[in-house]
Amino acid sequence: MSPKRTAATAPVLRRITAEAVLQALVSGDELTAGDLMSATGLSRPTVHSVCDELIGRGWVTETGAAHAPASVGERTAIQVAASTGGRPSRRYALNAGAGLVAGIDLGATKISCCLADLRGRIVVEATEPWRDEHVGAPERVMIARRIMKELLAEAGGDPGRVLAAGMAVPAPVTDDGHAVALESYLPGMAALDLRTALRPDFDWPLLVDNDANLAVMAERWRGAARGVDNVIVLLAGWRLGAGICLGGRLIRGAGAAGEMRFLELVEGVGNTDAVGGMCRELGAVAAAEIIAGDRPATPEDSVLVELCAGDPETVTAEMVVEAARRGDQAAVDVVDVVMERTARAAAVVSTLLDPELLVLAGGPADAGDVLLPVFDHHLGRLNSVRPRLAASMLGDHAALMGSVRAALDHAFEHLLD
Amino acid sequence: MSPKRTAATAPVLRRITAEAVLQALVSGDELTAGDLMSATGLSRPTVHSVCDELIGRGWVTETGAAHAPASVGERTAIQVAASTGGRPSRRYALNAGAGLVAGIDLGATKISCCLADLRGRIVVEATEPWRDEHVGAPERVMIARRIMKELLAEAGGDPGRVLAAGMAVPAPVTDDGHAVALESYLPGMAALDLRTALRPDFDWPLLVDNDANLAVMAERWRGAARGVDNVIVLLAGWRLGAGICLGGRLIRGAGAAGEMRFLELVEGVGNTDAVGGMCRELGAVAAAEIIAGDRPATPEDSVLVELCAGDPETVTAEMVVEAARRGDQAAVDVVDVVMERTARAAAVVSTLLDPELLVLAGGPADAGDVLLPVFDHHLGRLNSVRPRLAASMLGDHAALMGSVRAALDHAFEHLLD
DNA sequence: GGGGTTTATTAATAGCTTTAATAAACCGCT
DNA sequence: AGCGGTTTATTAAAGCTATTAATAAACCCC
Repeated sequence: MSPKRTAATAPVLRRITAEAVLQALVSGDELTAGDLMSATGLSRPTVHSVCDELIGRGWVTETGAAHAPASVGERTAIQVAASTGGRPSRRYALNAGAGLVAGIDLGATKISCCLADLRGRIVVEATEPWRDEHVGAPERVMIARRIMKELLAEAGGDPGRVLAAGMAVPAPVTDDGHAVALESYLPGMAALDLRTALRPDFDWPLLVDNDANLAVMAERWRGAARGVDNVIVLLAGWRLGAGICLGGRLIRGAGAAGEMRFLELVEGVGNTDAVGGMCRELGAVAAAEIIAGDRPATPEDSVLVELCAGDPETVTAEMVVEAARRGDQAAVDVVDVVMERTARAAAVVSTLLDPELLVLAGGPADAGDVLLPVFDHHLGRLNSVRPRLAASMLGDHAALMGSVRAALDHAFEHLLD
Repeated sequence: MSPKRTAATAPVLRRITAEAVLQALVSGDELTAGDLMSATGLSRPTVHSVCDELIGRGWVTETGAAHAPASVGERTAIQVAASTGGRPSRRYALNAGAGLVAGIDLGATKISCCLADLRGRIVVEATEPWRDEHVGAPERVMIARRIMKELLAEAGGDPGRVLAAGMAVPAPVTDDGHAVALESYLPGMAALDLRTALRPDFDWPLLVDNDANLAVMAERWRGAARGVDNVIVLLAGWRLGAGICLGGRLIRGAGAAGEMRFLELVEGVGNTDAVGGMCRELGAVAAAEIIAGDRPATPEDSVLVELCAGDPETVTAEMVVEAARRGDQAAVDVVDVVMERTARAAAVVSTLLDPELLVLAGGPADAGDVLLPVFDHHLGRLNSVRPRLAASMLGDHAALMGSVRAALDHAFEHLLD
């Protein structure tokens, strides 16, 4: 009993051309009709017609001619194209302020939220550590809503201006992109229907995905993997997970692709729970090392012991990295052990999937100088044909930026509806 | 200096609708205008107009009304739809005879070639074992050309009727789908430019791909994975390779995705060369077992020894399977060892990529009854959340059918050019 | 042979885009 | 300031396509 099949096929063309124009504009630059003509293959009258329509809908603005508004600190790559004489062209640009998208990163240790404009520039942002590690999932979602309300107030936007929201969670997400499958990471998360997580307050379309999946899209967007279609991000912070992008598309299998539990059956290492990432492992291995060490654990002898003030329980990944940087042999050994293990995982993944680029992310911040060479060494030893290697450029922000990207994608897809 | 940007955008619509109609017709069934209307969402006049055009081009035929030509042995699923009175509808069908596609499987032990019509029905087919194992790649290609010439003569078709050809090779193929990257399997293959492999005789577009990749598409088309978008085919004949299809798309990474060399670094097993598949391993492990066996190797005592007439060198995978089927304990043990190893590889792959379905292919023919339960047992032991399991339905023919499918895809993509 | 019914065909209409022609707007130069 | 020269914007005319509405066919059953 569908309401009379609106098969309308004339406007389809308009839709296609409008999408093409919008797509060209999404990059964020000001473009002239000529630019749009060559970008889309359309004729000049059509370009103007489409742009007028998009302006009417509010998604595009016509910027004043060659003023080059160059707001300080932001190089907008506007080429004013030394005029050779001739009527000045109209300049079109995406109306970045026509809407907002929301990004949420429900991390293992903290929550980050932000609002971004249609160019993906973050307008407001807030990060909070969890009060304690064992906050339940429903409560975490409530905190996300509270923060988002505060951000909206700060930005002076009303909820209706937000076109979509993205959310990163540290666990696999089922195929429909909404519910969580495994329980191992966040207690109570699987029972939650994330599709409606923001619902009482915000009625936005909510895109939920695995943090590693979103991280890889973020690195492709604005990070170390720009323009790379076959890339894997190894998210090795508190847990070990991979975001896999092949052929320019996210790989999620039936939902849980990118999980690294195979390490257990590869070598018998790791708890049956989640496989730990570098942060967890560096601390744990170092603590074990100190406790079992045959050397006296004195601050004079060991930078590591000095840094943790003698208490192995308090050793953090940052301490290990710092100690290794200062030449402490025990710390160097710990780094070597943990990176060998991480490299082994990476070798399996990259042998099987043959990416062009491997991005290491989520480790202790700014530790690339210490970790990357060791990782590279082991990867080279294990894997004859290995991909290019890079450290994340987004670090902590990868998943958050990925959630923004997901929201933007959704928003643009439905902009013309 | 492009020849004046043929931006023409009016016929684009026609192209889209024609493709939609063709797509609906490709299934092979006879369809009425009404069927096509609901399949494509187009209006009746448009459907007729498009069909008339396609008929004019030769790709579609108008079949006589409700004759139900039911050629014996082929159930064409034609529903004559008990007429309720009313003008009889015109019936359209893909003109399967309007062209041919060629399929070639350059296997490890044999070569198979075929010609198929546009519905993918094989018209003629030929298989030859290689004269000896060490035939060079250029010579193999020459043999393929000879066989193809014979097939064409047999089918009475001239080369111009062939719209495209697909070719399966037992090695990774680079991203452009044409050249071979690794040398391990077929000597001299990497040096060859496969794009022009058939060129002196046939000027067809040639799609070259990995056998495992083509096998997975074949199983999705007509095999055990029909309608499954997330499926992995484990091709475990002479070498071990995986064809990975996720989200309905083939995963090839930078080119060599699906290679299983990670098994080496997982357990130190396997030669540094290619990782062997079941056929090779079953024979090798059984031979070693016999040689190192602590029992006297008498035919009375061991079915295996009986089958190989006492010579461990001649043990084949088929013998092992047969012996295991007859209850020979040594053979059962061999099967167990080899399947445990295969299952380990499968567990790694499926944990990482989370497919819905895993298809085991390329083993000794008709050995599923012996191998599958053992495989299943080990997979269940290794992998808590495991995918559905199935044996290949195409067996030996998987790669060949995949090459036909690839050729068909290419042909249909360019049918309207 | 005449309702009733379903489909084919034709005619009229509307939307989109393209090319061609016309009008604007700017530069540099005299 | 005015005038070619040049580039872009805008308007007009023409061509395709697809849709809806209306008309004609072709078949069933009674």
